Amino acid sequence: MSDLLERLRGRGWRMTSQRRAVAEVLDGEHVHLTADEVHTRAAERLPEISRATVYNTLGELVSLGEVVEVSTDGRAKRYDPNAHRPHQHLVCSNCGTIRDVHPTGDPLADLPAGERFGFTVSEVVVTYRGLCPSCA
Amino acid sequence: MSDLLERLRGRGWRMTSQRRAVAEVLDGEHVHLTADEVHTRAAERLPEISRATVYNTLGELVSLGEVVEVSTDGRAKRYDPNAHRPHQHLVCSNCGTIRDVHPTGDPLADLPAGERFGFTVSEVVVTYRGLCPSCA
DNA sequence: TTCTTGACTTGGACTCTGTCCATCGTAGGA
DNA sequence: TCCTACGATGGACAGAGTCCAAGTCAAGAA
Repeated sequence: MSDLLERLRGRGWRMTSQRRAVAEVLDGEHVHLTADEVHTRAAERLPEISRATVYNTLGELVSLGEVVEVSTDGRAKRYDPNAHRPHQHLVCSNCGTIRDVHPTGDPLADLPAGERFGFTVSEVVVTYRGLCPSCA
Repeated sequence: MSDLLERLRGRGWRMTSQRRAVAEVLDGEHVHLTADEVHTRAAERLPEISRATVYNTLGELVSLGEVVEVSTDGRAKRYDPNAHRPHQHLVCSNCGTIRDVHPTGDPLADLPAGERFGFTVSEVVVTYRGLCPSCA
């Protein structure tokens, strides 16, 4: 994933210190951070980075398909840098911890044509909810 | 579903005109309204109903299991009065329209034990995304 | 190297969704 | 009919995110 910066540059991304800081935060340990957490961590490297820039940059990374937006509850969206391997999420209903999981089977095949109402279905998001070991 | 009011009364719910207005909005056509839309419709019947009351009442209906909260994106939560028949949702990525769907299969069975990380999984939320006929 | 320019960043105001709280009103039992 | 505890009110507040005008700077051109 350390070639994220290279891929972005290759796509004509203008490389600024702010974008680099955000990309490096996401490039680190694979956790699911909120925009605010990304901002806090980016600010450790680049103290004056603004919230607006973090939101802009995250939005661009999402459009480019480098990061996936995850909104598990009504709270803040989280940003998942593991965008290149399809997966679903397992969320603790109590503390909000998120784990990436890889279910077997194809949930899309489980939706009969008669239940599609003429929609062109392109994506299935599966969220498993429960209690993590610490909260159980 | 018109026995919603009866069920609520049976549970010791104090019946006020405001609660009745909210319940009747949800009791109507089966759509997935936001809290704000519920407020607007309830206000057509009871002009001075406050937002806080709508939020309180929706929260109680959710706790009582009469209504399900649906948060498909990071925007406003929607309230689904079809709480007594398990189902999933099909969402238009463009206009946000929601349809209830009933996939076959058991998605919970598709999550191998080795992928559960010690969680006690209790619920699976499946959201199909795509374009509705009007937006396609 | 310096210049130029349009893309990027900034921060503060603003919007939207939702919560909280002190006060007032009223449903429903005595 | 009266009481009172439960519910309603609305305004302040909070969290998440967007918008915008003005300032800054990356990177290609000369």
